[in-house]
Amino acid sequence: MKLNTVINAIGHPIRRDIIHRLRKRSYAAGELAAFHDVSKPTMSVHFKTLKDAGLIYAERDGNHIIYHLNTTVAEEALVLIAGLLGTHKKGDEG
Amino acid sequence: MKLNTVINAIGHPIRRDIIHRLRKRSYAAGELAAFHDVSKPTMSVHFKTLKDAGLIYAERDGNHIIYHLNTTVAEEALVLIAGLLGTHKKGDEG
DNA sequence: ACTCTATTTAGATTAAAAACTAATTAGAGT
DNA sequence: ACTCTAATTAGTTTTTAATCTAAATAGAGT
Repeated sequence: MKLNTVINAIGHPIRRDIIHRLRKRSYAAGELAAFHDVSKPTMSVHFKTLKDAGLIYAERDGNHIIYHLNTTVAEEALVLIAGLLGTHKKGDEG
Repeated sequence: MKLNTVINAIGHPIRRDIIHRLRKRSYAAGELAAFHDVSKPTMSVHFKTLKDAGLIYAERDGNHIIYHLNTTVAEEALVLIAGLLGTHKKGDEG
């Protein structure tokens, strides 16, 4: 997990929306694309950015590519970001 | 607090290092610049990025500009990021 | 094998970020 | 008022990101 890549991946509102939706359930690429007012190739690039960051993964189902959230990577990244932005009330380590 | 701006601000390793150091104590601009192998004007732009995101604020002390971490903004941003990346074990709201 | 649908890749354009050097500002102290 | 120091702004270059249209790929179904 490369923190820099993950942070850059969540640095775009469309990609955050994708993550937000995938928290609830998985979606096909086309379904996710339909929520946004950009072209499908543009959405495909957003998927790739999230995939490269490890935040989502793809699975083929017939004609469709189903995207799933990788909760493990999401939580690992959150821990690191919390260490940066959070106020450690207790021992204040590291 | 504009989440997008904050996330983009923490999307650069030098800026994360600045935040990391300011968690411990405040530093003058020149002190922070000395930790990194880029020019002072470049560091100044990083300060501005963090300032515009609300994550740090400046205070003049004679010849020096002292930078402080804005813990309020940092924590507000963290809450939003946790809502995005974190696994809600309980009620799964939002 | 042809065709339809879903998605990605390629190639191009535009916009934004990161870096540098040189010039400017702001205050301190003489 | 001059000068020194600290820091920022201006102007430029290079790199990276976001977007589009057009073309290519992959599998499904006839």
